[in-house]
Amino acid sequence: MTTLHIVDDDEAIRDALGWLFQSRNVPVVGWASAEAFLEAWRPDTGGCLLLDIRMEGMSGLELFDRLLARGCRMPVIFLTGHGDVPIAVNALKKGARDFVEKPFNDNELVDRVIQALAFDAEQREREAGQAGLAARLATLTQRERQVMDLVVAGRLNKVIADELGISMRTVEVHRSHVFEKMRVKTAVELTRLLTGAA
Amino acid sequence: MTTLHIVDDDEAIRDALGWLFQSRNVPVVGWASAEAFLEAWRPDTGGCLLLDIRMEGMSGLELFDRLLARGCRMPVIFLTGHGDVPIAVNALKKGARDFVEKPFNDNELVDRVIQALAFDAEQREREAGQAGLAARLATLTQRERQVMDLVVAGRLNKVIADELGISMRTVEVHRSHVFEKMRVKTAVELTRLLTGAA
DNA sequence: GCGGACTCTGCGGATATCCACAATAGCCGC
DNA sequence: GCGGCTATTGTGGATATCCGCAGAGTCCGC
Repeated sequence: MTTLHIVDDDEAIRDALGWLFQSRNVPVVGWASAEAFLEAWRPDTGGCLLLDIRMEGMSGLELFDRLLARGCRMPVIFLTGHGDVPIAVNALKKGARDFVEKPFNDNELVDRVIQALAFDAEQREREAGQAGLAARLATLTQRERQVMDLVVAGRLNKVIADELGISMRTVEVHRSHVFEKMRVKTAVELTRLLTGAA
Repeated sequence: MTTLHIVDDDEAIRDALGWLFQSRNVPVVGWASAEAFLEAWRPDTGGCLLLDIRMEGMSGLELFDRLLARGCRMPVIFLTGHGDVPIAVNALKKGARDFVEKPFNDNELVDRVIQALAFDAEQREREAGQAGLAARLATLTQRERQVMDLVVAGRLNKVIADELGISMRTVEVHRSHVFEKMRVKTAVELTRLLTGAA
């Protein structure tokens, strides 16, 4: 889960980086090509990506683009020997976490990777919560959904009844179903849940 | 307000950029040094900053750092003739909006500046709303504040009364004062206001 | 000292919300 | 057709919230 994925077509570099990180107790998996990693990647793949730019076949940048297109949000640190400002600027603006030129400082790189791994772990935790929320939302019927939206908008039951053209009693029923399905007790809790408050 | 500030010690470049942007109806102010802009800058200075890296005296990077330290959140686009990856990476990671190497494409630069100006305008609008909110929050007494926090946390009046060791009636009084001062009618609206929901 | 805040409390009533019990009706799948 | 899900509504009562009226104590500045 909290693994560092190293994608580099140079076996010597993979090995060297592998040793470096394993010596710091960072779990590492090496990939000999962008294609190999892309194929193995799954939406639930966690950790952090250390990506060489220049490789045989698919470049690191293209891999990054494809991963983004697939919804990957793993932190990516680019590693490159031939610095190029526009490329670096572009990668960072697309959301890469870092862009490091070789030769690099071992300790610095390890620190950044560890920070990235921690960031990813936190992010995944947040998303797990969101997923549970989405699952609960999915159990709502359309009507319940409508009522919920109005409740969260701060409307009173009578107003909701009016806007939906149904009786207050019916609104109450839907409302209580929403509370039950969303596992909250008050409208405020529901609002916090949906607006993602602390 | 929605002005482009160009900081460059080369008068020829300032003039050229000035012409370019004025021809696109972008209001421009030129500054001959980082020091000059830093002195003129105020927290309510709006717009966008086009910043040369290498200058006599204070460099663009140092100006950026000082502005950040003073809480400036204006979008900053760096302009540089001598690309250097670590510098670019660093600037972007600190929050610079862009990092452009000379020679640049006129149209592209204008587009980016216009986007940055729009972003700044939106950001300022949001912050203006936040300021109004902060002003209203400031009118609350400590007790009202405590009650509000618990209301927004989803607690019922009776629970709040219990936690604060006061009667329910008193909680009701504070609660209604909070609603009045914050200009809302329901706990849900208050929650949305404080958690910054749509 | 007196007026003005902030805090605290009680009473009673108008509203609003929560909920169990009960019932009708359409739609869908087995 | 029967059972299950959804949507609808009603009655009636328990809780909770909203609010006006009334009073009381503290602290602070003029």
